[in-house]
Amino acid sequence: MSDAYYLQLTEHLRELIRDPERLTDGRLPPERLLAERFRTTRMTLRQALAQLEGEGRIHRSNRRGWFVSPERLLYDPTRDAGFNDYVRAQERVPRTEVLAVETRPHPPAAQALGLPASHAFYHIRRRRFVDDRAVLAESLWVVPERAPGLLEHRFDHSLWGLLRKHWQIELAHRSIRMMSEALSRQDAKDLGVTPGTAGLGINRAIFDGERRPVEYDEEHWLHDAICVTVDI
Amino acid sequence: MSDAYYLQLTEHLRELIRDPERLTDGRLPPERLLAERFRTTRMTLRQALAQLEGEGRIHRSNRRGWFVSPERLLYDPTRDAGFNDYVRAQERVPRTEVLAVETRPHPPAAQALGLPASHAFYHIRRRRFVDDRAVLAESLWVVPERAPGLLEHRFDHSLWGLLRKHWQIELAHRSIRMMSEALSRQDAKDLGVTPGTAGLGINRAIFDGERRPVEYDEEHWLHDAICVTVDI
DNA sequence: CTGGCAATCTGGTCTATACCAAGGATGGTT
DNA sequence: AACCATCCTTGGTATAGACCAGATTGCCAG
Repeated sequence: MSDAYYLQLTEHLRELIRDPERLTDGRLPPERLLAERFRTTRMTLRQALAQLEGEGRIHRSNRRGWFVSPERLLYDPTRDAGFNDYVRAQERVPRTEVLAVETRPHPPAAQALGLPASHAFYHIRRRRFVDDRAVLAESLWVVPERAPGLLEHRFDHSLWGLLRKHWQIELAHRSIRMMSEALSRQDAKDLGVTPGTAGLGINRAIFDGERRPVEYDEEHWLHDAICVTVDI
Repeated sequence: MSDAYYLQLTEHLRELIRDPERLTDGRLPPERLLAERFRTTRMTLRQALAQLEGEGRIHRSNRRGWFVSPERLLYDPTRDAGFNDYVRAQERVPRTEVLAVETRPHPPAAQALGLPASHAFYHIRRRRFVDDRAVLAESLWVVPERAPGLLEHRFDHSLWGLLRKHWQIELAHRSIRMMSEALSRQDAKDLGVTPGTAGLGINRAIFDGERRPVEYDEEHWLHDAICVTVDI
């Protein structure tokens, strides 16, 4: 069934990837070298690489090179387990960087929570790592009335843990949406990947036991970094 | 901020797309024509198209052309509403084609349901349309002991409806997984798209009230066709 | 009127090459 | 030891052109 050459290339590359000994730090050889080795042009080779990227087998770090993608992290967005906890539970190493903390309106959050568009929120933006790979850019918008003084705290741990502990907030109702996307300029930059890289967007609107709005958040994951799970 | 040219192209194309009057049947002009119009090469133009494809704004039907993508269908995989019902509830037109019905073992289903790998299942494969666009290729594997004689029925309506009605099966526990993927050769062919097109895979293992395995299924959606929702 | 073949349209694949721009390493300076 | 300018490596973008292969259309023959 004489295939397109780039599809044959993916097979060769798959072999290369399977064999951790043939790679250093899970890093693939440079495109030019691979193209030469397989007697083709960089363009054709890149088509093969793009295919494997779509399958989630390899990924690239902007202008640094191609790397073998690790196992996907299992992630259940319906639970309120903290990032650090569920990453560690899977024997991976979590890390969080807080990129910004501010107070300002955010119409999309307001709309999702049923508040007027001009309503101000505590906004926290973070970048999260698994085994030192930046895989998630997230923004949270918390309704200030629910957690006055929130911004005095540190945000490198679970925000929901904070809300529960200091303000006794019970996260009752959640409305979750997930869809494939192309990472925005900003998210791509924060994650160190090419703009337009495939991603998975997850956003949640969260209400307390009395149906009062508590928080809205948006997560932008590298598409190959997670496998979403839900158990009911 | 002088951008890459293909990114400027995406802006022009976005304009083109916004304006339904400039397109016939939501169909974009041929690549060669667009390339000429924007004074660039087909390769560069295709990069812009690929970007918009990743954003879910346009899609292509294998060797037929590029089309503007419709609104995403909202889909809650935790509910057992039938496809026809929730599609119609969103004022869209559903259609289902049964591609295959057979009895045979399927190790992945067996594993997900905790059965021996050699266990035989009723296997049903369908293709589902929204507004005449094939958006979903799905396979279901039903445990025969739960629904003897199932294959005598028709499968263009809700399978879960059938199970409830004829065998009084209550779908109690579900284990759901979702991840981005590249569509397989077979799925791509069934959906009339290029192999390797970005997709969203959803699979479920379902048990009855007594924790007995009932069914395992795999759904392969075009990535731009749905927005997954979950409310808790 | 209908079935089938052929031309044509459209995207799909591939070659060969050039230059750009960000990341990282190097080595010298302070 | 910290810092910074520079160079090199690597992917990112772009051109120009050629041929392949499935989908569609339309014509022609039966």
